[in-house]
Amino acid sequence: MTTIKDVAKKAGVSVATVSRFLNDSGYVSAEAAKAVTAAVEELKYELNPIARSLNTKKSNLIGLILPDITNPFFPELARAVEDVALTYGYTVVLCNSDENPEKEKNYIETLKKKYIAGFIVTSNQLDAPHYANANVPIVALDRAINEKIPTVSSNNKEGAIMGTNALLERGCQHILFLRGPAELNPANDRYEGFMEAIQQSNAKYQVVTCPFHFAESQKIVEQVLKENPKIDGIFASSDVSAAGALKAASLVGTHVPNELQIIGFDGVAMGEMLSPGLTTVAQDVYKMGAIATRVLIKRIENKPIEQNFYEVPVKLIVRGTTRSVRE
Amino acid sequence: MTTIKDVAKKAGVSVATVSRFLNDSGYVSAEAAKAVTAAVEELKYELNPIARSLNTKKSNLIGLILPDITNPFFPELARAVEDVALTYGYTVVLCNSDENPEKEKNYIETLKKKYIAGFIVTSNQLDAPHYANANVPIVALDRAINEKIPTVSSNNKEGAIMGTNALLERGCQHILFLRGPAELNPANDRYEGFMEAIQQSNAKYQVVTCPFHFAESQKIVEQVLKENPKIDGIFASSDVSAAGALKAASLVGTHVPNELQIIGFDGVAMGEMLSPGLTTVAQDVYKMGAIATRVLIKRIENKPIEQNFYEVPVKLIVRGTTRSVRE
DNA sequence: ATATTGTGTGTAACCGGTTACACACCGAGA
DNA sequence: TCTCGGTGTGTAACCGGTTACACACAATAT
Repeated sequence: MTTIKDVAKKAGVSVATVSRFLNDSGYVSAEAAKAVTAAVEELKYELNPIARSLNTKKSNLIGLILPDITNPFFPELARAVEDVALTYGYTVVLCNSDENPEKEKNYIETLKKKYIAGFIVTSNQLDAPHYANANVPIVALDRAINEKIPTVSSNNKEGAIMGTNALLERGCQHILFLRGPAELNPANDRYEGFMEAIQQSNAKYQVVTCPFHFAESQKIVEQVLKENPKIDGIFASSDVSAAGALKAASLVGTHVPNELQIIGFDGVAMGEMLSPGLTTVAQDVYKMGAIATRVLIKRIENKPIEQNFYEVPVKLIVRGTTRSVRE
Repeated sequence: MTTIKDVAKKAGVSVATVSRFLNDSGYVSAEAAKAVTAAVEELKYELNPIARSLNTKKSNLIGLILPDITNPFFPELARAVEDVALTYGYTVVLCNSDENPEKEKNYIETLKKKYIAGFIVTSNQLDAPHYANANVPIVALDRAINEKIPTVSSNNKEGAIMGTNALLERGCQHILFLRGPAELNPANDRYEGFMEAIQQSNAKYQVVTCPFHFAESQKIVEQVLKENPKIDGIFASSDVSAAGALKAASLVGTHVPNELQIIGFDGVAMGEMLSPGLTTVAQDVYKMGAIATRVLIKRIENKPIEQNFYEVPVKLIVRGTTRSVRE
């Protein structure tokens, strides 16, 4: 392995000069620069990032903390984060927190010892002290907000209004809203959006809380559908729940979309594969991840960031679980 | 930040003794051990892994190289790897290679500079020089085998035989096999298994190559189904293709499972959400990831490994795309 | 009594960089 | 001519650990 000393020797200068040149810090004469460039080239010198980190107390590692990569929402996010990180020369460390504050804390401590550059966090615990006191750049994704921590999320409320109106426009008279867990900020925003839109109509509605879990959702919806056959529209707070609802409908024997229309929320790939294809309010997850990463890197590199709160627009994707709009 | 020097001072010994005690290397007297333990405790000393790495040229980073975390097969794998890594004190770096040898090479070089401990790789390029010459522990997952590199994969051939027989036992007379890309080892093994099983029957069959991609598969199957309405069974080399086939059947108006039975391969969560639920030959992806990680860590820590090739059994999960077995 | 081996410990070099500081040089302004 | 600020450079300390080596001592073997 060739070191900075070898380069210095070959270039006929001191290691300080080499380091200054490499880091573009301090003065370096044109000749010295040339000599060093040549030496680096010839020796195929590559800087040792560990040695550098030991000094600077900085690395180019980014920690991605999310509840569970297995949740279909996160792979695309992770992909975006990794893609952007890579183009800026950063490396991504994957952390599955299971929403467990202890685990989160642990990841943070462990990685801080490695002089991690920053974190992208999807968590409900953002106000927890281990984040507030982390003393390392953080960007929050999708979830709760702390004024000091830049956040990027979807326009959840807007999306919920959009989805609700889509059902309304398609003639639904009695809508079942599958509300997500109350601890989740996005779920609350979606709920708000639904309420706002539904109350401006004169349709009937009904709200049921429902975890973002397929089998659970299916069971719950099956039950509700049996008890209340008048329901002709379901707006689910997540695609997974919507998939459960769709399955429940097929088990109960209700035809989708003729007797019952369903709209999900998220826009995960699975929606396309269902029969009929799932109409959904799609988040631009990739974009969210990409923005979050860019913002984080700006913070890491002490560049100014334009805003502290980024809201990524959502989009209605119409597929087979809804009918065409009545004129 | 408290350093080993602080601890040495407080314990009244030299840094060498502290280091020896911490690493359980060399001799340390009982008294010295006690004094150091107390000092560590009191000062809340935590070893700096970067400083250590600089010396030992080892870190506790594990690189997970996979084509694309977005592919539904990989999140569970990643989860398993991370879970096991965590319990052994390792940290996982996520690398999306897009099957691009240049990218793979790049990841390897970048991470080797960080003294990465080892890699878990899912790739078709395992014989490529950047792996052979990587000079760092590697475990291959799911894909190609190089005698020197420990590999864990599913029992693909066995699984294919199982799936084929499942269709046969359920009365299929004309089976369409959706063969995966020829570059993929597992796809070839599955093909072999199918051929072996089908040729021992007197059922008719037909093989079509089909990428592991939903929309493509759907289009291909739709075409084939129209040309050949006698097909009464489809065995897909992946769940995604199977989902495409299921959708194609519904578009063509063929009833599943009455007129056409479908079996997939993989066992991804999405299969359950389809209507009808997808019968599939399920891989134990989590187990594969877990085994691979344990094997890698053994290699990293120079412990003996029992075998060089681990085959994880697959399992038939029967859901709604197949009928019950005729007596 | 002497050689040998096993324990136990500290000093200092080293891993491969960064950077504070001292110093030298040069041209411009007083 | 003297002073001063901007350039350019090298020496050496430092980041926080690991470890080769030298040395000391006690217990056993010869």
